[in-house]
Amino acid sequence: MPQLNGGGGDDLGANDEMISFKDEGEQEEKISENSSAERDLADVKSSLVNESETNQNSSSDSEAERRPPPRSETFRDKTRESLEEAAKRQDGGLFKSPPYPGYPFIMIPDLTSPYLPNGSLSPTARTYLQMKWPLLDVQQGALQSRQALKDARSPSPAHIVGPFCWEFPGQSDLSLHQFHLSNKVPVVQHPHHVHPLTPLITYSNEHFTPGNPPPHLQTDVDPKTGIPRPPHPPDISPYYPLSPGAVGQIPHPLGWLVPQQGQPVYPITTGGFRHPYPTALTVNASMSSLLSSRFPPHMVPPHHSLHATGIPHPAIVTSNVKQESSHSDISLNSSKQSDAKKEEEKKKQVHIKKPLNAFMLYMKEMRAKVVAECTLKESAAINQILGRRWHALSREEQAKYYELARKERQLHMQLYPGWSARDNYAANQQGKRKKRKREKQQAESNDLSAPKKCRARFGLDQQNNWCGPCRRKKKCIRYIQGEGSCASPPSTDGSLLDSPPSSPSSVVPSPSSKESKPQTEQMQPLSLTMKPAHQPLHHPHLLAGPPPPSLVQLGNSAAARKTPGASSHNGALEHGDVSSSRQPGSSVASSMARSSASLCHSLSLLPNTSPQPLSLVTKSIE
DNA sequence: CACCCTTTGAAGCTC
DNA sequence: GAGCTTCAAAGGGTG
Repeated sequence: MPQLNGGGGDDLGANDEMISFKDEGEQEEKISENSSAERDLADVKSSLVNESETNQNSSSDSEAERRPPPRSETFRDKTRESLEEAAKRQDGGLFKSPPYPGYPFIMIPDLTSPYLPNGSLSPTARTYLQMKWPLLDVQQGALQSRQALKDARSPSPAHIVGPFCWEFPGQSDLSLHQFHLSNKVPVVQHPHHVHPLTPLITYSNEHFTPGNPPPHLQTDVDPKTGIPRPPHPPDISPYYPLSPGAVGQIPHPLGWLVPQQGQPVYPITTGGFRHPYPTALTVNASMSSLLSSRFPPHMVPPHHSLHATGIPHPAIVTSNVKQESSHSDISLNSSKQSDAKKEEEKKKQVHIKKPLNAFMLYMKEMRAKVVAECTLKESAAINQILGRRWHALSREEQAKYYELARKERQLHMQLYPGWSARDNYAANQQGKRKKRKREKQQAESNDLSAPKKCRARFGLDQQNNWCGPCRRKKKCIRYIQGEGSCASPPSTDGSLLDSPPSSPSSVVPSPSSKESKPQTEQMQPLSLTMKPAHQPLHHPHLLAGPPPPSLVQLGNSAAARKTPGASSHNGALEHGDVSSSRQPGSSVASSMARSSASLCHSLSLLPNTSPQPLSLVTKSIE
């Protein structure tokens, strides 16, 4: 993708995302390494990250140089200019200019005052910032401690330049169109109504009436000092292209994923902001917006129990997650005593969620689209489709999500220096769930044939063949009892199944590719729904690009993944544990069966085939 | 109400 | 360091 070109770094240079945390010198080494013709898929995948990183770094540097000091110019003006500029580049330049040129909001004024010398936020600033968390450039003091260890050169979130219109270039016109249609802030609607940054721009007219800023927009003025406050942190990531009045509306840098889903990547909850009015004040995106836009900063209740960083984050979730913001007003009036108790409870319940990975971000964005296209609601099926689509994504497209994920992690890291994924390990009811899963997986692993469950073997269309537990989405008893019930697949398909990707290295479909895994998995879903003979017909584009899906059949990748040792390397999985990975009849039975989702996906992937409702597709095939 | 399913990726844990 | 495990999102289904 063009935006990736600006970095000047070798797009293939990275071996791993961690590279991003290394210094320049190392990166150069990586670049040299890139010259090596023997780069495996993992490298390819990681290269995506590196690409974006490199670009980011370079962009950050260059941008830092270019970046003008905070100006009094309004955000709206800036964004408008950016939009105009972007519109001018609509011919494609939009995606070619340096660091994510497509981002309308690249320069954001600084919001430095809120920080105290020690790096924490002043009470006032805290209040203000808390409602605008996404805008925070948390790179000071303690916040940097952890990050500094890993990433000496990594740009702060502030430097992050998020993708705005760079996704689905072919659809950029739509985005831009929406751009123009909007009289608000630069609004870039995702082509599918789920543009990544949509949330960032779906401001209401109320908030962005040109030339008629509502009173609450005066939040730009420090309530206490009376000194005009720059609308945005200077280094703020373009992910936070917020206008002064709507900053709070963006709950998260990746908030663009939110709107479509109706909730932020990190649901902003009472716990998230840990404000003293837990009962109802769930500060979700809308709430945040509401408070920030409706009330002057000083009127916004301060949040207590802030994270060590002094900065709240939507990732912090409590049991009250996803409460309606409508309660917030009420909660504001609640007594301090009750609040104190609740606060204590919350402290115990505080749960900082993991940052979303690239795929999760992708899912968030695309789920709605898939649901609409396939008329599916079951998440499991949708996720399968999304998984396939993920693999079908171009390298550049995936790179975008890796980049976002990386930034997400960085931001998360900065916000919660002491947080560890480990903290959430036992979060689920004292490990009950974990234990359960473990047992389950052990049981599966004990079964060498392990593959599948009736659900996977027979597909949704042949549920009559499922065992009872499978019908109840429980553990497959057939599987437990032995392989007899679910015999290994016929050789016919098995041949194909057993065959490794024709030429894994020949085609590098996506950056996410870990070794051969991506390709393998990418194909598996499709193979589920397609007979070999039909593949060409159904997936012409795939033939042109990624390896034919039909060549490899993992059948139930999930099962495969859950089988110890099978998760990491597809090749190993497929060859080493053929019996398990092979789907009996998989091919056919499950294929049809399975998934409507697959079909839907397949069709949706067809260049000239408009997505059809899953049901229709399924019927037609049957 | 808790859990399952399903996906990929990140990170932690174990050996 | 390899391999395994857990969790992140989502929402219908199940007991």
